[in-house]
Amino acid sequence: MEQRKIPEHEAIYLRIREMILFGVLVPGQPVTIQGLVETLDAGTTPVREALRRLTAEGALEAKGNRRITVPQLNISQVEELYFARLSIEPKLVQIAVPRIGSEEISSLRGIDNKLNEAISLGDIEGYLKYNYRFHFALYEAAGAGILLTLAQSLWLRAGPSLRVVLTRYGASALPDQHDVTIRALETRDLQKACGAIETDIRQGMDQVRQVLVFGETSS
Amino acid sequence: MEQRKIPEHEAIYLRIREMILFGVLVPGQPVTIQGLVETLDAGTTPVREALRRLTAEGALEAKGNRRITVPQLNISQVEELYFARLSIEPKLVQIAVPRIGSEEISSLRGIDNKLNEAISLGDIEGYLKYNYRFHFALYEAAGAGILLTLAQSLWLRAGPSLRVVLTRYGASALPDQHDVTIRALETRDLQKACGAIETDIRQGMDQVRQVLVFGETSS
DNA sequence: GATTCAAAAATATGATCAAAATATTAGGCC
DNA sequence: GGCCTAATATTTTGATCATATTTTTGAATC
Repeated sequence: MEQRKIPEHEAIYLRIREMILFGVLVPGQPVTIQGLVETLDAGTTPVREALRRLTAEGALEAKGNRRITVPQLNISQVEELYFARLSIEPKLVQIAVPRIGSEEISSLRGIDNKLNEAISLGDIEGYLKYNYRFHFALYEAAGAGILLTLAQSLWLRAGPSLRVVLTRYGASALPDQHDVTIRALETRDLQKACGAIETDIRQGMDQVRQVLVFGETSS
Repeated sequence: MEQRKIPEHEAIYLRIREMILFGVLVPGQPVTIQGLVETLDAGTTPVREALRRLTAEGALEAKGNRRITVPQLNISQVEELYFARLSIEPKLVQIAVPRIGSEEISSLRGIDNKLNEAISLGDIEGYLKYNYRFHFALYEAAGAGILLTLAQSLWLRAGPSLRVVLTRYGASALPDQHDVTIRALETRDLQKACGAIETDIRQGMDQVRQVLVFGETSS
């Protein structure tokens, strides 16, 4: 009694997407259609469609010679992401603050608890997962589809690099502002909530920038 | 001696993209794979891949029942686009101003001339085309790939609605700030250039908003 | 070091199967 | 008897696969 609701290409898309967001695929790593066909035990057509979609979202990069890789950000790209995230994400919070319900706030608290647990266990994938869930549970409360899509694209671009930060310096290198954010939501404090998310973004992106400036790999 | 460089799915993608940007496809219109296969005389696989890509970019909308349409914006989506465009595009100009070369500026002037010609002829498709070219010739001078991609996505979303404005009120309803922009570029006046583009965006999006508020179509 | 050739990977086609939308028909009700 | 509703049939469209073709890479040779 299999639940055949969502099409194959959609399911494949979601699987690869998580591999990127939560750090299974690392920056610079080549991604081949054939490889994924074998790894995921899927047909070529669904895999191809999933890759086109992810490439369009900026999660993957199409080199000219029809080869696909996980993007490796350079300094100026990090600056672009920095700016774009600070433009979009606090706006989502601003819209969300008056609309979010109390059940959603307690759901956020639950996610944050799991996140803290992952930190204390040094569970990097768990950290990435719950950090993502926290932010997007909040952003979804805004009910702003276009801005949400933009934010998701930005996270797909930043995800693999964040993973690099965590494997290098551990989750403790990334203090978050989730506690402050939740308290601000409870009191409907717009300024405080937006400010907290802004700080959260800055802290994360600063770390990514650091890794890039110091940890220069190849020429 | 055919120049077979770019793959079919890429060519198809570009063709459909232009159909959306320059108003061949109207908001609400259903887009079928089979239909495009016949219209464009192509195989199903390239068309499918192109549609996945365009859907990911927000140029098309995937309904739940695996049907695809050209998105019809509602008021809150127009507000989101308004905000996002004002966040991203002036920033691109800001980065472009010190980097743009004089040949590129004169190229902009050439595009603007063709645009004015299209306006005087009442050529709507020409208007959309050269207006797009003007903005993105400028934005590309910034050399900021990520922000550029975001801006392109926003234009793909706004394109079909702009077309509706033009067919309803004519190109004269959309005064542009291109002249002011070019002069600001020549004098490297950052404030003025960003302000001009900001005004340009406001004028266009205000019109789109008007059409939506007054020209309510169905229930 | 450049060139040629073979293997591997990506691309594209068309066919097949499944799902959805539309058209059609039959039955029940006023 | 006409008309609305609901079940069914048809047709259109989407999803996936197997296969053929093209392109690129990388190795071997000159």
